[in-house]
Amino acid sequence: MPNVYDILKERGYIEQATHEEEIRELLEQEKVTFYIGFDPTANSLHVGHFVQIMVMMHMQKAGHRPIALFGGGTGMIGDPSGRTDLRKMLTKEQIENNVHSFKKQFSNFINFDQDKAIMVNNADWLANLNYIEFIRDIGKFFSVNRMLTAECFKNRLEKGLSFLEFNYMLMQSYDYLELYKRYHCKLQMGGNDQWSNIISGVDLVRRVEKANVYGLTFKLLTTSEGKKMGKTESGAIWLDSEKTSPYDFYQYWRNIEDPDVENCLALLTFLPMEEVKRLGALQDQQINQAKEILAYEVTTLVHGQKEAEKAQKAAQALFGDITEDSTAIPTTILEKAKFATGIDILTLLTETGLISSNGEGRRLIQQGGIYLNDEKVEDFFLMITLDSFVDDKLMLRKGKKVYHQVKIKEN
RNA sequence: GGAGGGGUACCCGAGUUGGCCAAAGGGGGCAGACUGUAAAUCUGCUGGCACUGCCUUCGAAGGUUCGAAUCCUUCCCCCUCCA
Repeated sequence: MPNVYDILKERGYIEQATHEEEIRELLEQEKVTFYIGFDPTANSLHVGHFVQIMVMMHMQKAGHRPIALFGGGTGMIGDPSGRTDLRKMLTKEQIENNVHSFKKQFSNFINFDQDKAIMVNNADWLANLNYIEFIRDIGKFFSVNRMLTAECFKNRLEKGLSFLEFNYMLMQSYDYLELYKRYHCKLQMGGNDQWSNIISGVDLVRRVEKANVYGLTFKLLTTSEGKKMGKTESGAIWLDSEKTSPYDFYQYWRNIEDPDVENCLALLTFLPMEEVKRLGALQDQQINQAKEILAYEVTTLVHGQKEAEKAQKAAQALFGDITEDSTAIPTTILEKAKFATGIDILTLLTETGLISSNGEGRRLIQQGGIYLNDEKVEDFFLMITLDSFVDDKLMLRKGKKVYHQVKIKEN
């Protein structure tokens, strides 16, 4: 069995490591308990988290024990890393809520049975810390001079950094110490933006416990142009099917740029590397095959095979010529009565959420961007009645690829 | 606490001798052309509405004025320097 470190390296996850050789040996020799932290800043995980979850899965497969740490405590502070401004403060209730959602989503990916993996919430030990004790016992190990030179604070020093956020690094370091004590956790992993926080945790454990522990960071999921992936104009790509439908999720990967295909296949699927390389090397139109596979594979991992197939069929139906039932396409169900007298196109578009104002709708129609059952809509005041429906269904399209289906409900 | 500089649309940012300001320019986004459901490029649009007009907006609330993003008052917030 190949060393999991080599696997991670080959697939391109690894960015920096505190001690490359030692970590490799450690993973070779023993069952390692490691942790990755997730701050509950929203009520669902998103694609950015998924890379880290993939690593956890790889690690668990190789027999190691993951700890998923949820930042119920650190979330109260807010990580300034990679931020240019203060995070929006969340209430305690919001955070608890988010932690709850995270836990649910996690169990879809990681096996927590029989202590094969652990979930913890750092609020358990951070929330009731005594300030004086904390700064005496832990704070004394941190040099402000050195912290100020840390990459994660640099741009904040120009823009402003509150003392609250400045403490984040201590909290995360303390987490590592706590997990080392509780579970003998010896490795912390995280996105590369966490490097400063991770090495300061490694330092803290070494100083307090005189123990060698390690840190490892992964590449952030970015496009070939260095932009963060998983974000669209309408927000992040979520793993929760309520927030990002499996169809939209599938389409996101189906539409990524050519140069990103190979990287995404390596990071977000379990396909063997030869296959990844083969698909990534495809040229011109051929590479569309690779994108389909990518979209299918990632959607399967996140939403299950059934949803992935539905999304794929829906996409093929819409973009190919096959007319097929496409239940995965985003759908709005409206009452039959509404169409009895007819409803104008702008109102209908608003109801489906395709447009956010009538002005936007007018603009789209003017520019020829709205289609009704594959026919271009030319008239702002087009009235839609039951005549427009085929089999109680009607297909709206915005631009080239945003489809939305309207179905009728008997009253 | 003192001194100074600011808060403009999704973001950055012009505009402060009061009207020509729904507010330059850029970015982002959306749409069109070209394509491969790609990229690059080019074009149009980008506050709301009953759209040749009206309404709301330039940190908040008041005031001056025929008329205010622009002037005055109070308040809130941010930054820099001093303590």
